[in-house]
Amino acid sequence: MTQSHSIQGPTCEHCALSRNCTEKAEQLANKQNNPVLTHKIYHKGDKLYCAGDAFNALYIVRSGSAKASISSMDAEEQIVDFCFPGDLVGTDGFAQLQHAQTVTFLETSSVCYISLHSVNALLANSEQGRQQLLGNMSRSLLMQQQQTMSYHCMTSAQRVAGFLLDLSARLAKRGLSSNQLTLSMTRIDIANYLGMAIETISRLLTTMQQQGLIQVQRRQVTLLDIPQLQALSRFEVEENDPLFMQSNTALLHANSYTSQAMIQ
Amino acid sequence: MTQSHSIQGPTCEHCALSRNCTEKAEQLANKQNNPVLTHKIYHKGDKLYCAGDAFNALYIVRSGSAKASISSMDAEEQIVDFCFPGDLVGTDGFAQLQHAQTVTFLETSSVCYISLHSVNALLANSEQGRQQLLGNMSRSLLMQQQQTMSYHCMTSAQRVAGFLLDLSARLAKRGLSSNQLTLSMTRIDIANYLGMAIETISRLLTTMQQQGLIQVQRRQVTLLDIPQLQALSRFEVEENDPLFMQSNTALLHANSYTSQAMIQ
DNA sequence: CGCCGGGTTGACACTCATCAACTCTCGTGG
DNA sequence: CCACGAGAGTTGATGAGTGTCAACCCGGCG
Repeated sequence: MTQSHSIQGPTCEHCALSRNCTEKAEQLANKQNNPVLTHKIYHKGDKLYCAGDAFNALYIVRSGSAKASISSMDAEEQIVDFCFPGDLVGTDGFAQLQHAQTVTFLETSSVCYISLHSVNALLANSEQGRQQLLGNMSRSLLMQQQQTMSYHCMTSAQRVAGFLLDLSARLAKRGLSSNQLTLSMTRIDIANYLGMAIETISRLLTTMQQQGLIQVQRRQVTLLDIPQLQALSRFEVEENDPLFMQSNTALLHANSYTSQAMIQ
Repeated sequence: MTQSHSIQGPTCEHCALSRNCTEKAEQLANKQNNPVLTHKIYHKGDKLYCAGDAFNALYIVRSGSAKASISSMDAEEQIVDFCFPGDLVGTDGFAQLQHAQTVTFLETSSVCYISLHSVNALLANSEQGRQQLLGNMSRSLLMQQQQTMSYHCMTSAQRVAGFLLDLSARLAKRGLSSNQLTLSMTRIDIANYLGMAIETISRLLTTMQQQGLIQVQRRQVTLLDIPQLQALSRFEVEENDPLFMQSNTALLHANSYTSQAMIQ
């Protein structure tokens, strides 16, 4: 949710993808006379790459969605990011020249990929290219750090509200409705990503629905009162709120992290 | 603790700093005939840069230590990293071309800096340079993500043990004793970084001392039983351990995240 | 039709944050 | 030189938040 960022620019008609991406990749393809830009379709459950796989390209999601996860040897996975159209993925490979994350598609999706060769050329030749890639990676780190902060300072309710707003904003940036969400991930994925139990997610969604903040129907979520959700996520709530039963002092120290800040 | 990583290479005699750094920076200085590499001394409490400051250089810590923190507008700071000799800092600036973090020194320290101009030249001209910078940033993100995982899957005791082992390993990499730590940060900083209350830190250190795992005397910490600490951090503990009073099922699901994995 | 995975709801317990009171160390100024 | 004060750190009591367990519902697919 927080690390992958669409490269700036309006979407193109072909793939609801950043124009920059397409242009630049095709530019490179021409220059070097080889097919650096390819599209490929994946289905739900398919993996773009796994931890340990050779690192030989970066990818941009064209449509659909995916989750990026890491795992400690024996143990469970930890979802560290959700990826949507326009998001750049694969930069985890620079660390060890092999991928550290596993990227799994949540639904039928397509991605284009940019070979490492092209990436290198881009970095060597284009000031703008350098800025874009470094900016993207830097932003990913900052987002992840804000995520860290949110774990420390926000309650479960705040994190769920922030999550929904974050999704909303990311979809809105891609021209989709900002208050009608279709979650492509399960509750389990959300719980894993937010670091809480699925039961907690479930309860909070129910409570928010009772509050009239959202409407939930399976994977369909409608944001009914975005301002109130923002207030909730940044903690401007009046007392006696069912979502914050008797929470008191803990909240006074909470950060006013807003999902807005996470997005761009 | 997790994001900044020393550039590979043995330390040089001048500054206990990665040789790569010195060589490369001086190389650049010569090539471009201008002083890209400068050293500067800072004192406890001084700031290397603040959030919002113009981004015009990367820095490498030569000696001393610092903390990197972010803050949401009105609210508290969140420490996202501790920096030690050899660590590269400042890459948070690529995102917005201004710094997002604030870097504050914990003691008298010296840093050398590499102007953005030099960084650009490095990226344009050196395959190895590109690899180093991108690898460093990628590694930072992965470390931060593992940090995230640890919040979700580990108990406070595990995180504190992991923190100590992490410190130990980082210092060992710099040629210092691996079981004699002098914490340059306050308990408050540690608590902030690990996302727990200072009282909890205090209690856990005391308990570990009673267990014979460590010896604590103000900022001086001696690791007495590193294997046991590792077992603790990755969760191989027998039941009835005071550190895990009656914890039971929670632990079965815990990740075997090891501090080792965090370090390099 | 029946199963199975996803999702919901309720009861309970445990970890850890909070509050409060106290000690220790160090630096400053009388 | 000692007194004072402030900040850092420790220890204990208490409760809130949320994870865990268990039971259940629901919808889709073979």
